[in-house]
Order: sequence, then C-alpha cells, then structure tokens
Amino acid sequence: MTPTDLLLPWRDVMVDMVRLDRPDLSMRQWALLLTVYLTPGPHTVRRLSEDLNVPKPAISRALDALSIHGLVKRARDPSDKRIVQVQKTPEGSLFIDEFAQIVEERDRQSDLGAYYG
Amino acid sequence: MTPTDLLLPWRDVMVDMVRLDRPDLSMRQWALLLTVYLTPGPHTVRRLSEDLNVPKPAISRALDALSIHGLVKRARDPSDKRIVQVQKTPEGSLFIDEFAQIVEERDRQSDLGAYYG
DNA sequence: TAATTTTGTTTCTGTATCGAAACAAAAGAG
DNA sequence: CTCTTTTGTTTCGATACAGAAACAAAATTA
Repeated sequence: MTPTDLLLPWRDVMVDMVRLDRPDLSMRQWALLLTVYLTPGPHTVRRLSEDLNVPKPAISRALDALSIHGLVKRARDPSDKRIVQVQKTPEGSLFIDEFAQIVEERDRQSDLGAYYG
Repeated sequence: MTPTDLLLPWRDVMVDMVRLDRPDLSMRQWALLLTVYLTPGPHTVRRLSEDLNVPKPAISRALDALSIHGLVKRARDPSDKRIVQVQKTPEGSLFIDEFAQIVEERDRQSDLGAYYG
C-alpha cells in the first residue's frame, strides 16, 4: 500500500466536499462537528478547546457558524448554568450521514481499485 | 461497519490537522494540493478549476497561498505560454508524506479497534 | 456578603477569502 | 495585420476568521 493509495480516498472525498457547495466548513469546523457527533459527550466549550488545542473564542465562533446551519445546538447545563453543552441536531445527523456516504463510496472505489486496478 | 466506525479515522485525522498548527490549509486548498500530488497531470488552472468545480480566480489565489508555503510551484508551458503548469516541490512531497503518516496511523488504530475494541 | 475562580462570549484590529467583473497576454482566425 | 478566443491574474466590495484582551455571568471560597 503506497502513500498514494492511502491518500486517494481522502483526495476524492475532499474534492467531493469542495464540489458540492453545501455548507462550506473550514477544517476546524469539520473537526469540531465530527468530534461532537462521533465521540462521547458531554461536549463543553472548554473540553472542545482542550481536545482540539484551539482557543475558546475560536470554538465559540465555530459553534456560531455551525449553529447558523443548524448542525449543532447549544444548551446550558441546568446544574451549572455557566456550562454550555454542545448537542446534536437532526439536520446535523443528516449532514453527517451524507458525508459518511461519500466516504463509503470513495473507500469502496479505492478497495475495488486495489483488487482490479 | 457503522457510519461512526467509518468516520472516526476522518475525525481523528482532521483533529490532528487542526491541532498541529503547521500550514493551516482550507478544505479547498487541501483538495487542490492532493489533486496535484495524487492524480496524473499536467495540472493547469483551467483543468483544476473544472475538476474541482471552483472558479478560476479561486484556483489562482489558492495557488498563491500554496506557493507561499512552497508546497507547489507554477511553470509556464513553453509551447503555449498562456498555460500554467502546477508542479510538485520537495517541500510539498514531504508535507504530503507527513499527512500520509497521520492517515496511516489513524487507520491502523481504527483497524485495531475493529478487532479488539 | 465580598472577593475569587471558572466558563463562555464579545470586542478589537488585522488578515484571508469569496464571487464577479475587469484585465493582460498569448494564440488562433480571417 | 486586426479581431476573436483562450488562459490566467488582478481588482473590487463584502464577508469570514484569526488571536489577544476585555467582558459578563454563574459558582465557589472565605
């Protein structure tokens, strides 16, 4: 498996993401979104900031951007109203599923390529 | 294989890319860079613009950004001096290799997870 | 209750990027 | 040679995002 073989699906998926002009997320916003949807919560601003090694204001602004598209929502922790829990939304789940389909398709192509290509 | 299993390595790699603060490329710039390095050339501005479905000025600007980091270089086609060939550089190859290592590491982790996790 | 700490947001200034349109240069057509 | 087409860059006005610092609100400490 050469580096090229390894990276080709990544290239294809990224090109797909650029082509379809749906919500145009930065790398930081993608990392944040996938973290919220794929790793166990609760996801607070502080934890996300530490996990991603990104300043808190940047997390806050990224949440603004993702919220505008309805991909995540904020909810105050009732037991400690300082804390913001970042939560999933139906739109966000749909968006993630669509992304997963792109990845699956491109991975499948790449695997076929390894057999027949 | 659930969508989550499929996407976790993507999440991990994207988080790594955000964490290490090296050249901070947008998704568009990544798609462009990987296209130049992983698909057969020659890569002209026009072809890249059509392949990525992105306006030519955006390609031109992205090439500026990548060139500043030394990740690609421009070379005029001698036989038709209008045409710009986008070419690889040693620094760019190194950068791609480092990225491939991150992907490999994360894929390996994910595969282990499938066995033992 | 007053001072301090923790959590997250907002402001500030500067840089980067966007799409559309205008532009310049080279090649081709008549 | 002149006009048109092709290729890529630059300009334009507007928007988005960066890090640092200031800020507000809730919780904790003394």
